[in-house]
Amino acid sequence: MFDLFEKYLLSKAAFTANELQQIEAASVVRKLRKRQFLLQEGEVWVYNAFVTSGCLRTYTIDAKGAEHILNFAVENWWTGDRQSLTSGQPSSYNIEAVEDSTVVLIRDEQFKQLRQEIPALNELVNDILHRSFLAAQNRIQAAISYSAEEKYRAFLQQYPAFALRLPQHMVASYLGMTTETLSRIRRHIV
Amino acid sequence: MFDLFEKYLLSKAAFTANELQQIEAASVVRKLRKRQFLLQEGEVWVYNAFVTSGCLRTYTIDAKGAEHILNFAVENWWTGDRQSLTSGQPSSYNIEAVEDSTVVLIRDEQFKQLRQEIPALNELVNDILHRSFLAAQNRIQAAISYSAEEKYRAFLQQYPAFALRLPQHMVASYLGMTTETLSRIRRHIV
DNA sequence: TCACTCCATTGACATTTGTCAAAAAAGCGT
DNA sequence: ACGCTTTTTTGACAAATGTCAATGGAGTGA
Repeated sequence: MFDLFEKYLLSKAAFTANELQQIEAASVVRKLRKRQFLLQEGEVWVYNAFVTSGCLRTYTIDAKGAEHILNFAVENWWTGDRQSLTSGQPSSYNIEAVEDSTVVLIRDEQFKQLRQEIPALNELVNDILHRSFLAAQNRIQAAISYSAEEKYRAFLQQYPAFALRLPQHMVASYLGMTTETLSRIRRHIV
Repeated sequence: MFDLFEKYLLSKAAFTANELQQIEAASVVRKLRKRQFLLQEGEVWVYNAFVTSGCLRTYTIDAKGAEHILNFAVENWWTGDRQSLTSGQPSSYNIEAVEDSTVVLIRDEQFKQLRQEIPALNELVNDILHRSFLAAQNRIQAAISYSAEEKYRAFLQQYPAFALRLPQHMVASYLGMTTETLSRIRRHIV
């Protein structure tokens, strides 16, 4: 499974064989079965995680026990809890496999080291961060200005593949509405 | 006004006198009166902007003509439209002074150059980006899981000074609710 | 294939939030 | 200080969304 990560890296920058080997040496491949946790609330997250196959979701559980999905990560996406990673504090998120999945894990101490030694990796990570910020910004805009129906339409447009792949109640949770509301919206949309 | 920017920079990293001079050479100070625009929808944003005094807001206008505030930037914060900056596409945001304000502007071509020549500046920017991402993430969580009242409470807790400084209808807009709703919430909160 | 869990849909109803209109209060420029 | 604009509050009502409960269907593991 490391080869998929390698392929991804090479698609982003011209890493040398030596650099790739360094990265591989720091990597651990972890397989997760559907519903298995990569991180549970209360644990400290100390990795950088790249998804090579499958799909994971990051969610919180509120006071009433309801789940709220903060994001999904499918193959070729990164996941994790950067808040916990950088603060060293226990995470308030759960990261769970939505499908059987495979992730490449690199402990952050080693990852920092790699970023220093491999400028291209550092740039790649900063670029991801930049894109993540823009995506988050767009999602905030949708959240504060769109109706439930508009949110769903925008979601379909931006991530058409997700709608096919994910159970609808998860999409609803991601969009900040109930599964019943989403179901009703879909009725008169389609 | 450049001295305030310099002070900020020095509080973040040990820039040399020479580096600060390079940065100053690329900087333009711009004063804005209340309600004056720093950026209007349709323009391409090509700067990096640091607020040395005052307060600005970034907002969109929806199909019905309603404004939605994406964020505020007060003294010692950065602002701008990174989406437009990196894509070169016209911005869909408006950035406007909420109070009389002063900003330091650096054109992005020069800023990129500075980032390359001054590693500490590059790290600073990446760190800002990282923090911005975390803040955005938290705001998304609030948006998808909190009621209007909970959103306001969280806002008060996170940015107590903003509540005193900003008109309430702007806070409401930032939180994704109407000014009437916020007014009613405040009635039984206080 | 069977039993079982998970998922999507629907209806009735409750609650939250928005809309519109008006008035009072506060802030601002001259 | 005055007049004007902006902001906040309030009420009555409308619309959107959530809650609860029930049902049927789809998916899944043994």
